[in-house]
Amino acid sequence: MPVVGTKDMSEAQDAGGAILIAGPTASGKSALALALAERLGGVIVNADSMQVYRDLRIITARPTPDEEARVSHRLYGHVDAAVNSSVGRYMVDAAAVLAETRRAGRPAIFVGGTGLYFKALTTGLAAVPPIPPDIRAGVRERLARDGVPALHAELARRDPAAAARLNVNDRTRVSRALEVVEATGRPLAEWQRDGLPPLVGPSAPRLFLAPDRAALYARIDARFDAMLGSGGLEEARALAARRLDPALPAMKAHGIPWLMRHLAGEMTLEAAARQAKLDTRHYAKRQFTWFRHQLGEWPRAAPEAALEALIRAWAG
RNA sequence: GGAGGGAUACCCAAGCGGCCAACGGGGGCAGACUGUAAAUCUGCUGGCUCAUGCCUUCGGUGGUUCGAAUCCACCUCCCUCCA
Repeated sequence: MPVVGTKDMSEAQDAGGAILIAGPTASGKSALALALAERLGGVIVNADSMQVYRDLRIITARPTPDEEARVSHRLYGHVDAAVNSSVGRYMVDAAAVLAETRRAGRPAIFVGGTGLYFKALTTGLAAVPPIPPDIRAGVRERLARDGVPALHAELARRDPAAAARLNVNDRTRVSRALEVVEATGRPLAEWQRDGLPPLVGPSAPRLFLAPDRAALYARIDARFDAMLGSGGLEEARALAARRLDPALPAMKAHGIPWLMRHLAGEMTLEAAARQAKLDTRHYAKRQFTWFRHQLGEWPRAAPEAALEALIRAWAG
């Protein structure tokens, strides 16, 4: 795996630097990024874990072809849904894009809702080497067969610190911690301590779009209906036809599991839509929590004030 | 008009004399979070104090009982079946 990060931090902060726009789903981030990019001659870079998947254009509310034609967009729809992408892969891709935009002397405007990606961008990521496929498969198999508590017990022997930190029922993190010790012989915490440097420096302007929650929920509902009206169901049908492993990240995009159940005749479209909207609202709520506690002091801005705030921050 | 069934906290739903402020699920709120993160996981959810405690709750009103969401009577509303 290529080394992620820049050796020279100052490079991240000068002319070809970065601007970070975060916010909950449906908060209007993309439109804001578009306006900002046009004003500053910037390049828009995706920071959303689901918009990277090619198969999911409508259901993930990716920028439209028209929008992509107006301003250069990077890291959208460049990964096949059959691939299990990750923050690690994202960091590699983002590093490459940043190198380009710096050479070109244009600001890279990162937009998205994935808190973990912003955290990795600004604070760096552990340099854990790729896990050999057979080890990963083995751990997942044991998880399916024996259940999380059994894996947790095993983790307690191999990496007691991680086991103490993680909840017994947290299958994702317990599996991850276990595959890391198994593959590298080192506990996860050690890898995290000696992490890779951040890609984006502390002086990069940043902002968390914070719309009123009730208004946001209403937008989420309306947006999902609009997705259905513009081919969202067909997109789900096409994805279903690929018969991919349901555990793949792309298969968990909001709406996809429910729409697939509807397509399988298990529920009405109305019921599926209701559940999809609910999942999305739950997610938006988690996004507020994440940005409130994990990202430290990011300035918040109401959607109306965001563009001017960023332009000011960029200039000064 | 007759025969049954049902009314439980924001919603669904268990409970069927004390162990019930009342199982469970949903929703809501809060929180965790380093390679699946639109994922995964946790806590709280009648009020007041928030430790022991107290107060108000299980359609309504009475009653039986040391004690009732749980038993009885009447009333109100809903559902099914027969007319």
